[in-house]
Amino acid sequence: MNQPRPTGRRRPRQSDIARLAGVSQATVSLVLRGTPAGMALAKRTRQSVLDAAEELGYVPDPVATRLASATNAMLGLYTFSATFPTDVAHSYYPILVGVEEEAAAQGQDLILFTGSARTAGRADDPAAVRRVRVADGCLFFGRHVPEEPVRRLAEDGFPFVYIGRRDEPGVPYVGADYVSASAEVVARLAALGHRTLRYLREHDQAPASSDREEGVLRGAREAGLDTADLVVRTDGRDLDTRLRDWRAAGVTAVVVEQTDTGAALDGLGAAVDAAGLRCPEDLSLALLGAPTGTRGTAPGGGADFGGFVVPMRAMGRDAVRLLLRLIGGDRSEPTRRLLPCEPVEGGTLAPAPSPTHHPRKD
Amino acid sequence: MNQPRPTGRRRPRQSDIARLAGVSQATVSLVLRGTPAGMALAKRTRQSVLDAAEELGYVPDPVATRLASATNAMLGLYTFSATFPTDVAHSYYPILVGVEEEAAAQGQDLILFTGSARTAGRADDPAAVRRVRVADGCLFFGRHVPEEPVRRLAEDGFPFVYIGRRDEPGVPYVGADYVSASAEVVARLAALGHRTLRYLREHDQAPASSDREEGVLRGAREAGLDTADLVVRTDGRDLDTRLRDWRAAGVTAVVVEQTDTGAALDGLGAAVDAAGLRCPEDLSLALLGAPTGTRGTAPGGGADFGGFVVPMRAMGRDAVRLLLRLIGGDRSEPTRRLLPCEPVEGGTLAPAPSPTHHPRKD
DNA sequence: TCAAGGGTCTAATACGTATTAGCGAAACAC
DNA sequence: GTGTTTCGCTAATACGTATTAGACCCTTGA
Repeated sequence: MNQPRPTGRRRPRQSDIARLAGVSQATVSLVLRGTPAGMALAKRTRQSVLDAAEELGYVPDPVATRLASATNAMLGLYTFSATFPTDVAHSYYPILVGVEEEAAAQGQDLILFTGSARTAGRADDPAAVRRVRVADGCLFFGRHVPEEPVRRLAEDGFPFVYIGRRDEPGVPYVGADYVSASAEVVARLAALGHRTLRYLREHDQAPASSDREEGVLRGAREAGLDTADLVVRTDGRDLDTRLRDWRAAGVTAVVVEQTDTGAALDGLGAAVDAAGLRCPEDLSLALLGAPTGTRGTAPGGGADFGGFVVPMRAMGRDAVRLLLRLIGGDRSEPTRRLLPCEPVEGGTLAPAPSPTHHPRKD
Repeated sequence: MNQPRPTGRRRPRQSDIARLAGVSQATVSLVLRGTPAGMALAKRTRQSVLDAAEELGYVPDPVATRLASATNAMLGLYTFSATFPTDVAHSYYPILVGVEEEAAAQGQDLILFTGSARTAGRADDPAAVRRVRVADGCLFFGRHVPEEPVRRLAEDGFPFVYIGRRDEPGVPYVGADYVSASAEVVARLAALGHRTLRYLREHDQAPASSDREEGVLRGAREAGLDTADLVVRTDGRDLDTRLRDWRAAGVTAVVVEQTDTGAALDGLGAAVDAAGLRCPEDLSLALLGAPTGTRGTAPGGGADFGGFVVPMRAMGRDAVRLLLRLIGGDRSEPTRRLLPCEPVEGGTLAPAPSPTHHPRKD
């Protein structure tokens, strides 16, 4: 399968340099790597090797370098996002921007493992995941991460960092503090006079969803709100009738999580439109965790969503820094970090309409 | 530098399978690769190899595969953009989206060579460019591409494709038809009654700039407009006084190119604001080549820029397809392609104000 | 003169897979 | 029974670099 080079001249390797400089390949390697052993060589030898390398335009082959078990200054980024790569612009790119910025700043190239995932048919195919070994280390991102293949990587000592909090003990991650941020949003709604809320989350069990739910519940309890029917699971397609019931029950605000599919949010928007409700006059809407810069607008109007914003870019940057620490063998704590989310004012948050105000029970 | 595996169990290789199945490593390779030679082996042998591989959870090492076979299902993307990676969101990401989509669809992973560029200090460092060889082929993108290192790649038969038209004969590219699109914009302005225009381009010699200028000139000639002082070179910081002069000379519309720095456009916006001019009432503005989805708005108001839009995403996709053709050894023509740009209506284009109408001279 | 010690460098090997030439055995033809 | 072909597999090598044990030479000291 070794294709012949059409135009003859093969790219130079260390043995070419060795021949030109009259030394051995091993010497070339020592000199070029600049190791202590290499520096100990005679000045003349060093120089002639460097000259020869320069003359031939030598550049080390990263693949061979990597095979010989050094590092190759490449970081991987593997995404498990459900909708990826179709809805590629959403939720993935803010992360990518941060990752890329920091990687570039640190002199690391970036491998996007999007093709492997596709080839295997499923992104969680163990074989596909194993492919990340080309890189020195890898970032994982996505709500649903297959544990088995990643666990095997961990067993082999392969460095990786999750972007997003993980429940598995010991795995390094850089996440966002959804709990605090979600609680804060509910507190804000309560301060605006909302006493009866609903929180919409999707069906899956991703930590990002659980954390938001936890935060919403905590915020509700701390504000003395009723938490009985607070949490609602939805796939986004069943909201029309529900929304009507909620209104009848005195609900004045709905909190919804932002996911990679956006199912809950889209469904809610459609339901609000269908019901002919205006936001925020009839109903306040809060969005938990839009990616920075993509806040989106509320149904039926140009109002920006209030809620909080996930510091995707910062997470990307931090994750790269942590990964490089791990690659460098630095196992000192902490290897887990939660970044604060930024609260966002928005036109979708307004004081609760007084007519439907329900007095607190306790 | 061989790091010991912390938890003992080394990941299985072909030789492990070979031992378990009682065959040679070569046989394992043949069977697993599924080559004709591999299929020709005895059924029993094949099966025992496959069973052993399954039992051990074998996954081929992509690094070794690449070193031995010269392909690894990875495409490179190397960017020469001046502002990269600071202004990373601009002009680079629409391309990246297209590239990534198509790469994923074709089962290819993507290597972003942003770190090498940084490490070397300059993106056009020959050593940095040479690094793209890890990939099976590479896409180049950016206004200012260093010819020398790329020429060496070409000599070595390394497959690559430019995103953006190139003057060098023979090099493959996927570009945009700036000439036609620019001419069309001028024709539109002429149809709106504008007789005296200025075209702002930056100082550099990138093909993207030359093509737009050529198109503007062609459009002007075809519409019978004066081309004498039409083309203006600027770095964006000298436009305040010039703008005043142009107004005095009866200029009713300014056409400006969009570049990766946006210098000309930004400068024009500032000058228009400083002069207290309103767009499009006092002056029409046309923008040649905003990236899709990032049309931007005119100075002093919310009006969208009229002009044309560069099909960045489509270019990215096409470039990947072409690159894969080249990697596959398909040297049949064509290896150069120009995609049409989409004309864009916009609030910045309006009929020329009649009071300052200057009759044609000829 | 011999041993010891340092300074330079190289031979050998490892990394994990792909590929090719060809070996031994069996089947076939005469 | 001797050539010839085919079949099924393996030994050997290549890919390009990193690493280590130690070879070789030159000093130095006894």
